[in-house]
Amino acid sequence: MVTTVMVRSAKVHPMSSLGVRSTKQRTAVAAALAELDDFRSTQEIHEYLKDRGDSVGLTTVYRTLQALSAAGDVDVILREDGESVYRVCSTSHHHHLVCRQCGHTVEVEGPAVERWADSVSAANGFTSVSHTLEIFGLCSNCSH
Amino acid sequence: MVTTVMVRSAKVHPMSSLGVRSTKQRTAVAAALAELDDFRSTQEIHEYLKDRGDSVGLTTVYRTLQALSAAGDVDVILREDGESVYRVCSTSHHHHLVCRQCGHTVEVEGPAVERWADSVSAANGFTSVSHTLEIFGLCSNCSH
DNA sequence: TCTGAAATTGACAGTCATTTTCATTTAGCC
DNA sequence: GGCTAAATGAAAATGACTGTCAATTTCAGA
Repeated sequence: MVTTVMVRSAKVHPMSSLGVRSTKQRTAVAAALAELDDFRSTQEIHEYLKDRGDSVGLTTVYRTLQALSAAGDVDVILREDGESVYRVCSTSHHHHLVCRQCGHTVEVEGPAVERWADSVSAANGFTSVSHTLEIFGLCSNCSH
Repeated sequence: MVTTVMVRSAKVHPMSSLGVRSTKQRTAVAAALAELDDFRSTQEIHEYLKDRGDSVGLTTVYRTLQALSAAGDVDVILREDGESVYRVCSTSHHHHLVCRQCGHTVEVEGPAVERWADSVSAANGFTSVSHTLEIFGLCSNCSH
């Protein structure tokens, strides 16, 4: 699943031919994400591509991953050490159960949590809210 | 992302004479935290102390804040930009509603969320879990 | 009160993820 | 083929945080 060749904003202004171009670098990053099934850092993806032969500049990997996450095509989370890690995910809103050891990830949903977050925010007069909810632990394999 | 740390104040090891000493720098940092009621970065606290006259080395502020959070005396969260911010909090487990603009913070509790996180983890065979749940938004003042 | 070992401090250099700069290459439209 | 905005990437810059280590301070015991 997941193809993602980075088609962002739908209709653009008629006059300005602002367009997101399709390049081999972007294709390579998207492919890497599709192959790597767990959360990976920019550096790891860059390394992966290099080892694979499809070398892409580190700067470009950074930019591409940010664009992909901004477009909602991949999920980003801040690891406990503060580093950003990316992963292709289902489109619906969800959270993650991430193994601290091997990075294995399980997508989880919690409609009740979303509702709770919304109501708590509203009750306190907060607007433009977003929330982060990730669970870190050791998966069954890494537990022992 | 780092949630509320759960380590309690350490009982000093009986045999070793390891002791945490009381210094004016630590007192100053603790005082600053008590005065600044919202989440602040290490740099901000360092700056605050300097302006106040109780200048403390930046390195020391870093170390002290980390020690305090490791001891469970203050809460740490990773801001959306990845920077760690600290704040004195109630001792019970809770989460935060943080204003992206001014940093104003409201502590919130969600027993149901805790239970949900635990059951989801268990259902997937995860152990040693910890979770992060923070809500960022604009408080009523900053909304307009 | 004095003393010395261990704890602490802080200036400074180092690390490392991420960003900026900018000159050089492309993709995609004519 | 030619053109131009978009994209790339090497190198330098940024910024948070950590490591080093000589100098300073705390505090338990004499």
